[in-house]
Amino acid sequence: MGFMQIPRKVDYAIRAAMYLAAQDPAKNCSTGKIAESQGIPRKFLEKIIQNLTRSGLVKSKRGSDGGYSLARPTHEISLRDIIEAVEGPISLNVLMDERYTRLGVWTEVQRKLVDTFACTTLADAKLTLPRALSSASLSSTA
Amino acid sequence: MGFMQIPRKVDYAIRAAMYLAAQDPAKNCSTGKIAESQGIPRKFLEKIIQNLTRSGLVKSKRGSDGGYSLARPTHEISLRDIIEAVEGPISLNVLMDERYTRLGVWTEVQRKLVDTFACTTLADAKLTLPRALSSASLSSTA
DNA sequence: ATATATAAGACCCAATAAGTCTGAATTGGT
DNA sequence: ACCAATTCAGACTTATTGGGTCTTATATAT
Repeated sequence: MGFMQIPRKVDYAIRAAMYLAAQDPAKNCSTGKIAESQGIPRKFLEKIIQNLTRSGLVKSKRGSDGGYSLARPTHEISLRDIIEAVEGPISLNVLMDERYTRLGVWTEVQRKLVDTFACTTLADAKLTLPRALSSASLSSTA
Repeated sequence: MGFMQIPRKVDYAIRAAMYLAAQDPAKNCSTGKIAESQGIPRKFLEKIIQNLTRSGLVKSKRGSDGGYSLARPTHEISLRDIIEAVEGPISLNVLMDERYTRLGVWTEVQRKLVDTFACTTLADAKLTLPRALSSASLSSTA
């Protein structure tokens, strides 16, 4: 069961980014806040979000009142950016063995995939961030 | 490393199907033959190909001179059929938890994926089956 | 009968995904 | 100067699953 399952990592990364996108860009959000809001294991999120900062998608600030914020306007951050930040280049190759040439379909599908992800940014309306589980909604800014 | 890796299972299944597509439809091919030709572990292929028969994509015949053959003309067997036969419904949902609604993008991407696979049949030219590794080519029929 | 197939299911193993722990280094507030 | 809140870094652990084997039963052509 589960052809082409999306790794949690990817899902978490996108949720985190979307959370940030919904905040005041000037504000620093801690992993604690984000994790709680989205129901993501905190320490794990820490790791994941580091990938985003290393790739220059989000800015980080240390110390008290530190946290994360988007490094660019929402329409300039695509899902592709995020995915590749945490998973490396998108490539659904069946490597198996160099002796096998890859089937044409795979590359075609891959192209479509990458296209779709590249064309979808954090600003896109279809990206609706569901609030997590039980607890009350306490997002500060709009 | 490895976002959206194609499971070997799927690759094997497609190769096997393509192999059958290249044979005389009346002929029964044993897992041994197919496996050898495509460099697939035999017992594993057995399992995989069973999924294809259960889904009615290939016919099986037991006993001496038994084996497998396509149950339908090549243009009536899509990659989607094959993939879903071995992996279940194509859905890149992040289930995680029912409490999370799925992101719009995922469903969009998924639609494109399924479309592509559904539109590609074994008869399609872009599906060229590379012969396996070392040994000589001994495919009987054209 | 016997050799050759498929059918079915329990089982194993190694790789990877998912997540934790510990201990730094930074920074703002007092 | 100190403390609390944070990111940063990397080793470490655990759970899941992909990939594959083993065994035994069943069918069938010769």
